[in-house]
Amino acid sequence: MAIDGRYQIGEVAEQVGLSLRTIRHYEEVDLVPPSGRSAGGFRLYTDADVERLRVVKHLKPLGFSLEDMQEVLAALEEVRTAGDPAAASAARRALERFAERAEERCGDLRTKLANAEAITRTMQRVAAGGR
Amino acid sequence: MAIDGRYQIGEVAEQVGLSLRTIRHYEEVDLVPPSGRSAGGFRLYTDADVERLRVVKHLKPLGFSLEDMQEVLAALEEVRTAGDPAAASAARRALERFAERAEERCGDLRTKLANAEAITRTMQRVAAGGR
DNA sequence: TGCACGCTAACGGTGCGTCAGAGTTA
DNA sequence: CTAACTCTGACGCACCGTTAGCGTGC
Repeated sequence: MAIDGRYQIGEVAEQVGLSLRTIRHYEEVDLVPPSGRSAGGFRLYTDADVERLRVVKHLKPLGFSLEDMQEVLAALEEVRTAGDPAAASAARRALERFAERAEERCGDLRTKLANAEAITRTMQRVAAGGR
Repeated sequence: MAIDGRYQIGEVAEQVGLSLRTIRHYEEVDLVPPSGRSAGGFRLYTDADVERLRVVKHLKPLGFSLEDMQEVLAALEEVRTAGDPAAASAARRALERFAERAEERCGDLRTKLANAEAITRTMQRVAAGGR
């Protein structure tokens, strides 16, 4: 259970569907560091951290590098904390450009899915004795 | 242009949409070796080879290892050349099992696509000043 | 106090990208 | 003859999986 709105890595892994190793790796490369540690050194994640992990998990199938993800998370953070309005608007533009790339890749992924489904059917047909 | 129904690696790469390096790598691991070489050592691919490359390319988004692909190509080959009927039917069963795994993964991929599309829309919304 | 849970190295592996330097082909 | 194409190493890299040995927390 979460105490104080902070989760240990195992609980986070289950919630989000990432392995412990992956979550730790995301800290190693400064992508999603836990916002805290317990006295004994256990990683502690907030709901916002978990949300960041979810963003990464959902963007990964689009083939973005972890470095690309950095930008996205940074831009989202900028927009959210919105101190300087100029910085916020720059972040929004960055986000918009990224979203365009994401849309393209969604298209690519749709194509790949269609191809994969087609070849799966072919395999079934051949397996069934088809020509 | 292809002479004699055999293509050089560059032409194959363009037709199939794989890099030269990838195609060479598939030979290194004995996944799709070219069925011939020119006098000077250039790889020469037949239409059947190109077809194998396409199979691999289309299955890749499902996350299968190149080793898994070996099985598929081998099974397809078995079914096609069909010498021994017992071997052919074993190959068909192998293909069927593989197709089941492929279907599962198509489902996973559909989920991932849906997630990716959702988060892309979220990014657009946030970029547009949404909350 | 036990037992699940977590921690930090550190090595391993897949699937290519990317030169470099030299040979081949049309 | 000369572009354009291809060849063989060989190193590098991203993204984790997987022990191994040891500390934490409820």
